[in-house]
Amino acid sequence: MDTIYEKQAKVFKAFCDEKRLQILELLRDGEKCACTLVYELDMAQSTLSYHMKILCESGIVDSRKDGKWTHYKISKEGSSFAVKLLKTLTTLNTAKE
Amino acid sequence: MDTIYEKQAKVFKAFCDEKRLQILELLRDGEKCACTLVYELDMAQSTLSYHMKILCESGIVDSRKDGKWTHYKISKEGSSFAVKLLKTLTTLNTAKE
DNA sequence: ACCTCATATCGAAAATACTTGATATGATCT
DNA sequence: AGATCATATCAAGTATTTTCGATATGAGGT
Repeated sequence: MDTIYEKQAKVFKAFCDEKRLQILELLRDGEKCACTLVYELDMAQSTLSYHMKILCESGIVDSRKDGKWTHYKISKEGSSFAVKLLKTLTTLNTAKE
Repeated sequence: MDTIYEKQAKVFKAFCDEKRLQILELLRDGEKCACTLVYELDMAQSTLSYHMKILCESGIVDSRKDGKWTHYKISKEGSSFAVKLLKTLTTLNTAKE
């Protein structure tokens, strides 16, 4: 069972690892296939798969299956949710809108 | 030596741990002394100190010494920098402003 | 100078996260 | 059906992070 804190932490785990930041940088060019990512990054295929799972669970990345391939892209909704959450977490309770 | 990715990750480490999210929640009520935080949270004094260091290094929290006491508060500049960075990391390169 | 209080740092143990080769799954092709 | 390719999952090792008691530092108070 996840606490509210664990759920919030999950969102930002996407940005807390060097490899995942590298992956996000590549995805800023647009949707990419896992095979492209594993080729462009210096990591084992199973390692990429591990990081992609974390990125998808954070909501920051969306995946799409197409036959043998899995395509990944940055999620607009997930990203704007993260921005909203980050603002909430750092806004004083007394502050009026 | 920190890579650019490590520097970016440092910012979001603030939000990746349950205890730090609890601390931030308390700080949303305004500036608080370390002794207040350690009293309100269920953790050893050395553990709080460890997390406060990470929060300060992320730029999200500012500290202020006052005699024996250390006061912590959420940093407006640090927070808005984090929001800006988060937006950058999730914005497609092709997207126009 | 000595004592106490608040906080930071150290060191070692415990808990988590990351990495990778091996294996499983599931799609496509012959 | 059998072979191959892309990806996911597993299991075990390695690395990093978190925790906490003990100790150090440094500000006040007596």
